[in-house]
Amino acid sequence: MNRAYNHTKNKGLNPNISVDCVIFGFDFEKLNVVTIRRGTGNGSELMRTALPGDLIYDNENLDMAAERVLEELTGLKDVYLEQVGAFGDPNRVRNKKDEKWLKSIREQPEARVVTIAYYSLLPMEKCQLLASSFAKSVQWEAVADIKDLAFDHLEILKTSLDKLKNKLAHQPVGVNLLPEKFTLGQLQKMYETILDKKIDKRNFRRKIQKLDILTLLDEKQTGVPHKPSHYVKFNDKKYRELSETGFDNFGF
Amino acid sequence: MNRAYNHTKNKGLNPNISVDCVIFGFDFEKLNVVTIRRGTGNGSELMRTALPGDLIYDNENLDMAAERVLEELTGLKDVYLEQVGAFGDPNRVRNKKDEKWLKSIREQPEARVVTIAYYSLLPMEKCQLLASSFAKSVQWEAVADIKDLAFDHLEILKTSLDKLKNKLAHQPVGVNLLPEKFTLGQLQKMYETILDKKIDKRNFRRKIQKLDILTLLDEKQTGVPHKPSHYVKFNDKKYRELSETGFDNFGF
DNA sequence: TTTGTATAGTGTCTTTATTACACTAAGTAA
DNA sequence: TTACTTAGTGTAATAAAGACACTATACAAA
Repeated sequence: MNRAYNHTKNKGLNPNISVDCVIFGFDFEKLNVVTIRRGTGNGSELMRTALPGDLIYDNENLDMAAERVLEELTGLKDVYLEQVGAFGDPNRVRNKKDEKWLKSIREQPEARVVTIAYYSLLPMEKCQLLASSFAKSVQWEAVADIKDLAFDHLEILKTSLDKLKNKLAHQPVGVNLLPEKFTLGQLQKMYETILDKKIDKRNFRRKIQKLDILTLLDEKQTGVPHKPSHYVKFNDKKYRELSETGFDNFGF
Repeated sequence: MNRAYNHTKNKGLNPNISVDCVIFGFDFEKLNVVTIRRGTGNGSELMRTALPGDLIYDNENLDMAAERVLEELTGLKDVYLEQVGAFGDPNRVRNKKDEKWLKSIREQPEARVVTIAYYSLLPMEKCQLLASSFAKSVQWEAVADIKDLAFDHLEILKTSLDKLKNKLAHQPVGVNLLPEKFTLGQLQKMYETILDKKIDKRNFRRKIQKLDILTLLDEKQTGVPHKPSHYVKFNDKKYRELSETGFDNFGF
């Protein structure tokens, strides 16, 4: 049975497709995520906190759309980026405020939206958040403090965090959250924060050092009120070698 | 900066959204996948092999769309289903044959398509493949034999297989590919086939039995030209208990 | 200048998991 | 009766994970 797109089952409007970005950053204390505030007016009753995102352009693929949003917001290119998946419940616009806001910016507010979610990991200190075409205000917010977001963005955040935890437990992707030079203590804190569990210091060091992806630098911390730690840096080359074999025997 | 959807960057056509399903089945010998043949005429030069899929309806969420395709094709509901991700390269229609075929069925053949891929695991023997609105012919094909598929479906298949391997290595989802009663030998063969490696029989049994998700049945195989094996069945309740703790110490 | 405090840095022992390995049992087919 | 095929079972060696405590060194405060 040959058939054309069955418009009796649809409103005659094709859906919109957007990307939303969960941008993670680590400040050596807690995990943060970039949120934006947007709304129809300046009254705070119409403002909503959301994840940054945008509709995709015709001529770009999905990854490119995410990279574009990311660069416009942070000024950074070539950051660690991972697709989380597609979210497209037709009832995702449940909140009245979301509805109102949507009407103000979309030509076809009644068309459904499917969004492709990405998460990215970047070093916060490299990153200057910029207000952009899709966001009046942009800020870092502690993931632990976020209780509500527009649309289904809270679900997207939770799913992204789960994926990140799972990835981090099997591959050392967390180095993307740290500056070029960092200490083993900072690295461990990052693992503990994201995986939400204490790790024994000596066992942690043994495991990381066996991976052999860190280079010890001569330089030490300064200005800390305790014994200064040596800095280490991440060794890209070794990491890529390991990537090929899939980190078979690594995990926290 | 408030803004409406910027149509200067687009053709004025919203994209189409489809789901594509990678339906895996295991015949105790090899891993198979459901493919469909479709095309503009009966001439084989215009026929293309593809993954089954369909455009989504306005009133269904993405999972529902995948379930609908799956049921229409196999007659089965409530099968194991996992989202793989979104694929949406604007150049995914590279092949001339794909282009021609698209023109014949879409009202807006020039609109881009983003597809959400799913994979599902089901027991082949429960499944009667049915020709459907989206497929003139439907058949099982050995995954290992598939060298070419329409659009970006080969990439989707590869990604799905990778995800399946990864999942299977950490959670015993493979039981969804087997009949209700099966032998440990069949279970092992399934692991070996999908993970593409030999596993030691005794070590395999030890590991599986420690999971404690299988119930030994009194019934034995009949008609086999060797010592008959006891059948076992999968224990759903124990599996769900384990799922909560995340199969921390399980892996092949 | 002494004391307090905070993190750095290091080794061993125990427990648990992984790997490697070989024979007998019980069916069918020839 | 024999050949063939898969079922079913245990142990020893090696590797990984987990638990655990002290000294070193910087700064801050008294």
